[in-house]
Amino acid sequence: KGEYLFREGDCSSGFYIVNRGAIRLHKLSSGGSQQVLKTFKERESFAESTVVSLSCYPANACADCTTVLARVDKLGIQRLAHSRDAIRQCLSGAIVRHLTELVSHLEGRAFLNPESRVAKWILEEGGGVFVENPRSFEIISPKQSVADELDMASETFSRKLRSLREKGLINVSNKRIDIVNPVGLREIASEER
Amino acid sequence: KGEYLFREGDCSSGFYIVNRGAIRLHKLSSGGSQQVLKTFKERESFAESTVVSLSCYPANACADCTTVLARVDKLGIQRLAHSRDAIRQCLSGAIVRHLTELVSHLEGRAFLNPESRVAKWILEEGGGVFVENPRSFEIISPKQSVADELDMASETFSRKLRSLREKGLINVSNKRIDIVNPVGLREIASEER
DNA sequence: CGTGAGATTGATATATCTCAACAGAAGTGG
DNA sequence: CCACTTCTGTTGAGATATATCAATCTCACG
Repeated sequence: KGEYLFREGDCSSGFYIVNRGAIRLHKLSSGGSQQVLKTFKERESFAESTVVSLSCYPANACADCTTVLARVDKLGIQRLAHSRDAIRQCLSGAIVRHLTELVSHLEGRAFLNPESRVAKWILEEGGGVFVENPRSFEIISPKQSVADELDMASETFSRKLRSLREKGLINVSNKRIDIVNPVGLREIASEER
Repeated sequence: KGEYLFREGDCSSGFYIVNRGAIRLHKLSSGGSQQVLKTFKERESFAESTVVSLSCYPANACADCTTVLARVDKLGIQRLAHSRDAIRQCLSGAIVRHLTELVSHLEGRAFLNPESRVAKWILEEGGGVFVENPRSFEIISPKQSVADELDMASETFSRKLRSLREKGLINVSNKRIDIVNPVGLREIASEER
């Protein structure tokens, strides 16, 4: 927890797959504030682009909690990609997916107000926005990190969580969030700025 | 000008290269507000990802002014990419570049205040931030579009332009911007939020 | 049980968005 | 070539949401 897997500018030694835990990919300004690009959870992979065309990592990767990873060696996968068409396709696909997700992130920031972003995030963490009955879950990252991921101050995150609780949409007890009213939550999540 | 090249969800018929003019790539919310991903100018290409792995355009492309384009046919380039390694490399490279630029865009929004973003934009339009003596230039897009690209209200853009003029850093006459003091401009551009 | 980091709550400031009015440019048509 | 309309840009005034700062509070851990 808190350990850096790599930092912006480090020479790439491959890409990674999260086995357990969460890795927060982010940029840092000289003043010390951070911009979270995405937090990768179980079964997600990242940094494929450093295998295909960049040689340095273009951002920082930091563990939000105890995390287990697999590293896919750069030279090894490059050799494989050279002969196997399917491997190349997978890599390209992953990169395009990252591009798409980044656009979604930007969209969320632009179109949704903070409360909607929190609601959307809760639904996603609870098993996807489209699942009929999203289950409850534990926040594995510090709330600070979640707030950063959702582009708001941690105080704002706290307040929005309270607001949703007071509307009877969720229950909060420390790190555990129970989804009480998925429908209402979905409504809030689709409200525009 | 104002014409849509494609809209979000349209089936891809290839990618594009801007020959003259400017294409604004953007997302629209149901409420009608837009988030500009990037404005592509002369010699820039976009939508390569729809050739590699997506089949639909994931955003809207609209001409900001009279624009001349080349379309690279999807099937044709796919056939070429299949046999030529270099073509694949170029496509991957372009996509990764778009990814990197999108991250820069996000970074700018997060770390820089509106005035810094305007200053940075002026330097870039005037021939790149690192050029010794950036030249003056004409704004080819409506100022509204530029403001959207820089994530601010058009009124704010107008005011920041005035602020920079009053500080003696630039001259503004209608669509023409003269860079008077590049050094001072660079200073403003690197101020953090 | 004490300690300290993380989380909550409260109070406040302020920068930007919004709305509204105006001005100027550019295009249209007689 | 000049009135007329329309669109774009500029200016002003004001509201408001969220960041910020500061003060507890809580929980996990030693």
